Amino acid sequence: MTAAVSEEAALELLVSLHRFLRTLRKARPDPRLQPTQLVVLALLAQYGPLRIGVIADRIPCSQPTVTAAVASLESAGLVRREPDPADGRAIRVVITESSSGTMSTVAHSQAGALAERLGTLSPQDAQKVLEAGRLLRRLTDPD
Amino acid sequence: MTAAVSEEAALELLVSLHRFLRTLRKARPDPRLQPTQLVVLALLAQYGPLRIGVIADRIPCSQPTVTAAVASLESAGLVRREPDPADGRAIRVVITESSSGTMSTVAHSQAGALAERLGTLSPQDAQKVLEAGRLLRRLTDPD
DNA sequence: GTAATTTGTATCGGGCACCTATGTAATTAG
DNA sequence: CTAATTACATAGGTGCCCGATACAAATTAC
Repeated sequence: MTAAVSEEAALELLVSLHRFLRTLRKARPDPRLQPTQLVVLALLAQYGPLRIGVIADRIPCSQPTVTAAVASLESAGLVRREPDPADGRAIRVVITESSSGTMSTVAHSQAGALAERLGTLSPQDAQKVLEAGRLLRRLTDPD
Repeated sequence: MTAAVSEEAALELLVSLHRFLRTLRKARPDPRLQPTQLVVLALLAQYGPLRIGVIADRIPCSQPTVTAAVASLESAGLVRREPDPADGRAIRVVITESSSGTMSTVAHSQAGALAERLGTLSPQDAQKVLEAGRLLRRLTDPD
């Protein structure tokens, strides 16, 4: 729990992450799935039906942002909004059959751009990057 | 050079990166330094004076985005715009003494939030994440 | 049982950061 | 010298996200 990481090193990582995500965005200029929508789908695929507020806490983002993202996903047929039987105020967001399982085609298009780039690394290096992603998820979402 | 990375694994990484950057942004709600500005400073610190167009290619982003970012950085006193002696159309963006060397205090604030989080990992895991960042940079900017 | 508070979501308005398209000035090609 | 190109600035527009507020349902107080 000590300061094992210098600010200089952290700054380099931060810049690398920003630049890398921009590179991906440029590679797929028409994603038709904004970042929030992508993360919402991923959370639903992982945890099953979730309520709006829970999704917002986990992403993390504001509740209105989730409401808007779910509305878009719903009109795209990727999720369904069900009343929560236990609480009349709440909404259960459920991933639909067309997007569950293999996740949506759109999400895979973005992931494909990433997979292509990782494929240019050696298999060992690619695994290192994926492992680092899992470590970052632990920092974001300590289940 | 073959497809050593599955789309599922790439999708997990993509979602992790998005969520992690959001977590950082939430931890430092008033950065006073937008992502583009941060990357511009980092590039100048690494490569020395650069022209607007070169910065845009490297980030990557559009040229007007760099022009705006440099204008903000200039009014904050973090960079200087010098005419290019070799080309009257061009601008050389130079990092100022106050931000060069230790990079700007603002950038360090964001990096600090990241360093804190990485510090909760084991030193070995933190090193893995930093190494992965270097690998990603190779993919973004193959010097 | 009624009133007051709390909780979950929707809506409204706004802002920031980025883009494309275009304009202007300097350079290069012929 | 003229035309085409290049480097940057500016204008206009859009996407994506947030805070504040409104509303409905549930919970708590009495």
